[in-house]
Amino acid sequence: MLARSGPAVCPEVDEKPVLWCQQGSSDHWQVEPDGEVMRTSYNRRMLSDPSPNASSPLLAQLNDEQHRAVALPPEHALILAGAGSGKTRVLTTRIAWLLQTSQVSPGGILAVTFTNKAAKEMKLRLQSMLPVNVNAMWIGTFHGLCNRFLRAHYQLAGLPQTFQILDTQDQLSAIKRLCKQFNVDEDRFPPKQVQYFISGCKEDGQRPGDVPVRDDETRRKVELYQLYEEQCQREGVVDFGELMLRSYELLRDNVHVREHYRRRFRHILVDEFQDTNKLQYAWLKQLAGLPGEGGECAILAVGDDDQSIYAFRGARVGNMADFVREFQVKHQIKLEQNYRSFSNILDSANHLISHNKTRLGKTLRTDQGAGEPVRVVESPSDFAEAQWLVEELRQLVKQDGFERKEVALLYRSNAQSRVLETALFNAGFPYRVYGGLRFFERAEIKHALAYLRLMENPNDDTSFLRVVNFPPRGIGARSVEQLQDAARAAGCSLHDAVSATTGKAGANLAAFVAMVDVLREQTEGLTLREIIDLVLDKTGLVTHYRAEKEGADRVENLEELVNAAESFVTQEGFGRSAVALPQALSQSPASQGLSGSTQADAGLGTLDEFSEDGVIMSPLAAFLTHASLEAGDNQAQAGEDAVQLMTVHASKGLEFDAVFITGLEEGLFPHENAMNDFDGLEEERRLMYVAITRARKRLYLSHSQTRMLHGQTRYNLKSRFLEELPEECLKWVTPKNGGFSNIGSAGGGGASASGGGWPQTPAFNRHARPAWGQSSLSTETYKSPPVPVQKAEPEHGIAAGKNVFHTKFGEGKVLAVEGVGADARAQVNFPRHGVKWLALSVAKLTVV
DNA sequence: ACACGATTCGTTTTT
DNA sequence: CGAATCGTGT
Repeated sequence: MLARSGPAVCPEVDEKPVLWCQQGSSDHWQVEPDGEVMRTSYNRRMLSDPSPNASSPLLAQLNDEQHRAVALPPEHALILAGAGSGKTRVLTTRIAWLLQTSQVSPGGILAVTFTNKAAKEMKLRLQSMLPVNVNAMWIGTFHGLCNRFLRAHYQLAGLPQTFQILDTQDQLSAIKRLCKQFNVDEDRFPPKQVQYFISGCKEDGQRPGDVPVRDDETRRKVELYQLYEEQCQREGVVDFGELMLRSYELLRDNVHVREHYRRRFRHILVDEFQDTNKLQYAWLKQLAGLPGEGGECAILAVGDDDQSIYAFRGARVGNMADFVREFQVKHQIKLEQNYRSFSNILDSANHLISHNKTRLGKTLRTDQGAGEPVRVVESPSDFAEAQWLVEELRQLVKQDGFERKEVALLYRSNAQSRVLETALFNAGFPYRVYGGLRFFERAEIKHALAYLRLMENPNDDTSFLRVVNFPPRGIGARSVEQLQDAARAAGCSLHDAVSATTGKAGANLAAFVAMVDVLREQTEGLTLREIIDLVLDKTGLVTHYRAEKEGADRVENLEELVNAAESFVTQEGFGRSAVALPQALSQSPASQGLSGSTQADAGLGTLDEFSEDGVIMSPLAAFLTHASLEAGDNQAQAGEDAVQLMTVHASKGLEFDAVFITGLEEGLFPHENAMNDFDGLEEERRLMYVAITRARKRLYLSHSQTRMLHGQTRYNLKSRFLEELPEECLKWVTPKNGGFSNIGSAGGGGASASGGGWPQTPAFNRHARPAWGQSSLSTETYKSPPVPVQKAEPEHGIAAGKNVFHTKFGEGKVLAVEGVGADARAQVNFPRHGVKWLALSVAKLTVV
């Protein structure tokens, strides 16, 4: 095996880690210690070693870049994989190659993704490449792997063996319950906001005691966080953030566990690395060990900073630079060959994204020809846009021979789908909408699951409350309240408090608890299918929905739940009674140092203080976990040939022959709300980049002069992104300077094909104004930024460079201060909320 | 306990 | 505009 990372490969370049180097080009990127990306001169020595093993047939079909990535030595590496560059192929081929060349046994591999879909895809592809048991590897989502880990070490993690997982809905209702119990003013502390706060803390790795408290509001929120944690612990449930955080803490605090896994996993592969948050990266660090901590494993991180579109939910692109620095990454490879799109499309994407300032830098290329020009279309209204779309779609299918399912209609926000749907529906054009309620999130399914969860864990108060009176059985709000009081007084779960209640309310409650208890006994030893059938019957759920006039769909869904359970059993191999999870057999501590392929398969290893794998779980428990971690598909009619409607976010990772990007208007795309955030505009631009790169052959960009939003007609300027595309790749299907989007310069664009009746002075969307300092591309003129006032230090004591605290946004750094007296305002960069201008007379800012 | 009007509030999303 | 939640009346 090759030498591990240790001393820097290029001593002459001192400690400065090289973030990027591109073979054959004259420059590369370097990351300064403060994280800033700088361009420096190229150093040929920094190139990664050529592949030691070029003969494998696995590698035959790869291009040079991919080949280098797949055959890297077992050292940390970062692959910057552009859209359509064969990222998943590299990832899976890498694993296959490592196994095939006996560099690692399946048990030594951990591959982590963000979505179940990606994990499934990876396993599937691997299986088609090699005759290998993919279950011997740890392949899954961050949360899925954490769950697996915590199930194995539930005692060390301080969890009951039957711990259940709260999804976002469950978490919110648990928080609402908590707020009610502690008489929290829901106007001052909306449960949603408390939820956001708690999730944010966990993502930052903070327990209640770690959160800096500077004002009463935060203090109260931290109290609630603390209470919420106690509640979850009492009830034996964990939320998504807790899965991550607790796994991280267990690795951090338990040296035996940590050492064990560090010995075990020789190769960690991370997909979509640009989407990792702080905690996920910290978790990876614990698992892999930094250089100098005796880490023995090699991380292969694959990502694309240009496709980072989840900063709004805590993703930190900066993890890429941190990874390179902290792990002393020596191998960095760019995958820039695109196999998806014609060059007009690709050049458009490249040109657009080049407007972003903070990039690692990467330009996609293709061998395919120019292809068709990108069509830009303007419509007078959202309604007309939808009409035109339907016509174009018809033509696309009839004349140009596109398959319907190979066409996607993309939009920035879900609300935009309605007009499109209406038009498609009226035209009788087959379509399919992605997004919305997923299978396991439907109310009737959650009800059924709540019964099942109560059978597994009677202390799950969230589930208890969900179904205690559903279907209605005479247990009203006041009975429940009494029960909650009793439980609180006794410090026990609602289930346990029932026995103490009296009266007819108590009798109803007792009957409910008895029903669940009886079900638990009756279903022992039954198959999962039998269990669920029995529960649906005995709880009266099906009967209840059958009696409802709108309940047919719900009954159907409940029947589908039985099917889902059935296919879960067959797919996951869960039999009748308790079974061991089909996981890899663990290596014993004695196998330390071995990455040999025989060791892991030899038998169940013994571990001193804990058992890692071979977790015993009932099929029901396994199914409930599955339901919590995998929300299920939105719609099942997959086979139908229908045009696909989805948000741009949802389209990431997909590709289509033809793509329509609709609603390209200022305020919508880029979205007005994104403009407040730090990096907001650039993230919107990346989003646009993702949208463009979905298209293989044909791309339409469409915007409308007016749009119905929130029941009001809004007059929007066309998106600045349209101006950021290379003119030579475009074809303006409607006159570029026609219509109202150019009022003020073109002199009243009468060329519009609109139905007339426009107001003389359109009420331009007041939200659409760019923030100060941002370039405005439209013809509208903006006030220039106020001239900074440099006078004597004002009494507020706030000045550029100082750290301040704001009750809502937390701590931030002052970038600039302007104006005096009542007019004074400060520009502050808040890590979680971005850059904001705050009027000092209004905002409560305290210098830290 | 439940039904029906009044209200509020509107990005993006996975686990 | 339309959903989702809220509050009041029976």
